[in-house]
Amino acid sequence: MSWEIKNDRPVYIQLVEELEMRILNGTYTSGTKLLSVRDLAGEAQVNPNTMQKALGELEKKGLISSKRTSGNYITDDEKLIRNLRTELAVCEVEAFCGKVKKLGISKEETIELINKEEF
Amino acid sequence: MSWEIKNDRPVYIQLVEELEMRILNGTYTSGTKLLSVRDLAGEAQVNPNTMQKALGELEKKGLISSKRTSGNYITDDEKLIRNLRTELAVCEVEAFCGKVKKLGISKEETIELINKEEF
DNA sequence: AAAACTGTATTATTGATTTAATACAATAAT
DNA sequence: ATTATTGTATTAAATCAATAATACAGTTTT
Repeated sequence: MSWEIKNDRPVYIQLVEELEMRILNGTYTSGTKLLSVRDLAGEAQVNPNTMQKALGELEKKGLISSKRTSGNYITDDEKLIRNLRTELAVCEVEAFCGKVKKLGISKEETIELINKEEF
Repeated sequence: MSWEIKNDRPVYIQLVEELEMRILNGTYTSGTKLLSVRDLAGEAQVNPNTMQKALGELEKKGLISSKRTSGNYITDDEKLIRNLRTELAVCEVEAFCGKVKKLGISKEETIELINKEEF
């Protein structure tokens, strides 16, 4: 599982995005235990403090909960996960449509371009 | 003409994006003279240096050229403008599709969501 | 000729981010 | 019991990006 952290934006933000994505798309299973902060940091090749900061953000969103001396666990609230997934998708769609619209590209042309992409 | 600069990302990057957008979508006419650095900075309510930095980026891309004591001019190379517009559109489409695909959303559902948007 | 306006260069400051080195307290594992 | 492993907190340092203030040298404009 690759992390591909670039340095064009804050590292901890990219970690939040990647972790959130993995939870929302099911790569990390609902209810299960995450790797330890230190191990995750090792995987992503970042400082443990940076990973800890990212995990703190996810806890704020309710996507993980930490048990003091046991580890971090993915939420078992699958409804929450589905809702956030949909919410994020809609958000992406709106941002994308706003951009292409501003570029002066029609809806038809946009859909045509998307149809050329492989999913 | 509003600028809507937020502080979630570097200001000069947002200026580059907005200026580029205005050139590519024809808001700023090919071949014409831009407002001065200071006037543009006043409009966008940013520091002149920040606007200058953004204009420097646009010059690197060939979208504007500066005449030392006269002003900045939009390129008259309309072909370049068209090409960059298409390039940017394709780039946005790829980035967008990459994200929704990673979220586990099908092409059909994606198009459905887009159809709900108003263009 | 003088004043105003160009883009540009220089320098300093501010602020956010990342990394680093530790430390601690609670639990799990041996 | 002892050891190792959790998440978490603290503090400091280093780095880098963004902004700001100012000055300069050349045109235009008046």
